[in-house]
Amino acid sequence: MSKQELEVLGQGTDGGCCQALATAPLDEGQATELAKAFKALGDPVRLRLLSMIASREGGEVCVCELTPAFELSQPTISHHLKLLRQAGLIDCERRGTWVYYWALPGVLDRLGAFLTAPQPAGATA
Amino acid sequence: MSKQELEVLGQGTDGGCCQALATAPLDEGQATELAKAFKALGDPVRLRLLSMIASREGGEVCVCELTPAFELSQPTISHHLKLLRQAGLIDCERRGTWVYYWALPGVLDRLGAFLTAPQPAGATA
DNA sequence: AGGTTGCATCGAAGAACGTCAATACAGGCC
DNA sequence: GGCCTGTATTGACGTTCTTCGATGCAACCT
Repeated sequence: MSKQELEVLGQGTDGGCCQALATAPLDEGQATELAKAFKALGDPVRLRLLSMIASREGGEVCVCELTPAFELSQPTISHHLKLLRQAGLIDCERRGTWVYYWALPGVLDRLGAFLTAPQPAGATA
Repeated sequence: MSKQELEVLGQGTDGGCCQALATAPLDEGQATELAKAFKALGDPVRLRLLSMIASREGGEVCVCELTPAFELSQPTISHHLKLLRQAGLIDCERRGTWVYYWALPGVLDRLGAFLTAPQPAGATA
């Protein structure tokens, strides 16, 4: 039930995926990969799901706690969780009857660093 | 030609828009506003446009330099620039025949900080 | 004024997305 | 086994997004 993430942001060996946004123009491939990740964050339901999972003390949340927090059908929540998982933002495991999700901070940290990087000289405000 | 941004992330008085993603569950309103911003970043063309603008030394880029960098029609590029502007990520000004765009780092910085914030105790990797 | 260039807007077509009801699958319990 | 509960998948429908050609507007140039 794991291993569905797309290989985003060169998670491999080098520390950072690519140049920061404001450092150099992105090439098409980098932009496509990054856009997939940001698109996963571009929905309010997924953002709330992710924050519910990532802010959880124990690090894990049962789906049975997530679903009733929304006024949406159970398949819809399941669908959004799947997209978050495919974006490499969360992972899950089945334990008996229930499925537990947890956050994978790696991609999130890379995206954050990508956004907050240094501007060049003359960037106005 | 300005003043079309949506008021995202409480750009007003307090330093940070809201809790970090991994600090506490987002409420519906926060999630909706943040999702709009991330959605603006969720397209490879817009990401490339933004990086081309934000990484520019002088801080400004003429549209006439942006459009030929893509294999897309001129109206399509104009449309994406409009969306970036509505998201509060860039602004523009007409000077004579040409229109110049520049980056507004504020929203970008807030989004980055929102993503890279501290995890709670037991968050696994 | 008339023509030309640069950019924005309009309207339409196709693809992608979010949502649901129905169904399938997995595991526990009797 | 048979039933029940929790979660994922399927298939469909309406909406939103990306893209384009056509057109409109603004500014320069003779």
